[in-house]
Amino acid sequence: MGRPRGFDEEVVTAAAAELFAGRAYDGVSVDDLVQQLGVHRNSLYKTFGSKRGLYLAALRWHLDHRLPPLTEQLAAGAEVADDPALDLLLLAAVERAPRDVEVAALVTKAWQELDQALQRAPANHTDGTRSTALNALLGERLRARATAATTDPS
Amino acid sequence: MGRPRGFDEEVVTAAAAELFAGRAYDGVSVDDLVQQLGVHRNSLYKTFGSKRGLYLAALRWHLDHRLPPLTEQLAAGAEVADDPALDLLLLAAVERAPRDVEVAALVTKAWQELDQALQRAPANHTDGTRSTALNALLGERLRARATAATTDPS
DNA sequence: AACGGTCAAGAACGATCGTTCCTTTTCTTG
DNA sequence: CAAGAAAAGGAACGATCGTTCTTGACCGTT
Repeated sequence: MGRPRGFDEEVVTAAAAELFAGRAYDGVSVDDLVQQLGVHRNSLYKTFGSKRGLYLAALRWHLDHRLPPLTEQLAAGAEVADDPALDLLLLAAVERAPRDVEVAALVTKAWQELDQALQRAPANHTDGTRSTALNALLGERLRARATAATTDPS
Repeated sequence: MGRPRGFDEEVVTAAAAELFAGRAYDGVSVDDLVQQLGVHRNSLYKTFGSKRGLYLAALRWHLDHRLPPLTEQLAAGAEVADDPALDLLLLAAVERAPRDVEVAALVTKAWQELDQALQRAPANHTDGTRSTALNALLGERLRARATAATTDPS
């Protein structure tokens, strides 16, 4: 069946997720992806179809593999505002969701899961119907990210 | 002293702020700005120096003119999550501040003001040292924006 | 060992990016 | 009413964007 591919699709997807978590979608070029992921253009387009396809795959992977452990921490009452695991979701929500229906759907689904995890958190049992706990968490991470990342080399 | 300029600098700055509130910085091209603001390229570059200069001017204008009325509403205990007045600040915080020190400084200043306004809000007098009220507000607007703007023609 | 299909390597595509230059028009000023 | 300065108009710059094409190397199959 021809030559086998020389890269692990999941590893590449995870690396792409990390890149997209650092800068905005338009701020990550295909050249950046090719260089950082170590995968040739052709292979990226053959595997993911387009830059958007790779982005969606990365977002889905992130939601499937990075969010579950986070929800566990949240349900256990841990503090996670320093964890950059929410960054890709933040960027997706703010700058992609308004322009991409699929991204919006994924973001909404992620929030439902995070919300449920926070409902189970010990500190928030008294919370009402509104998910203010998640809102506060998102805001907290938003501020941490904006103020801290000014000088870091990502 | 030559021909007077045919546009109001403040009007243009406000319009630019609205554009940058809708899409990410890299998603707004100079062509978009020229077309939407009705000002010629040369005039934009003469007045603001660069695209980033116009962005910074727009952000500053937004912080000076759109945020004060918002802080008043907040201090009065009003609900403002449906108000898109926070959108430019959200985008600036998430995608520009990590890459631009001046943006980060402006965003930090804006948060200080919003925070103080919320400390004065009647519903949040019991709040502790942490500014969870502002965090919750930011998260709330974040979610509202992501879920609502999927089909709107901005 | 020869085939056939997949991958890797890299050049190249048109389009668009932010920015600059040149020319023409319009206004203020003496 | 000239003279000069600044704005408008628009083409053009090199660089980079996402995407595709062409060529040759590789490997599983018969």
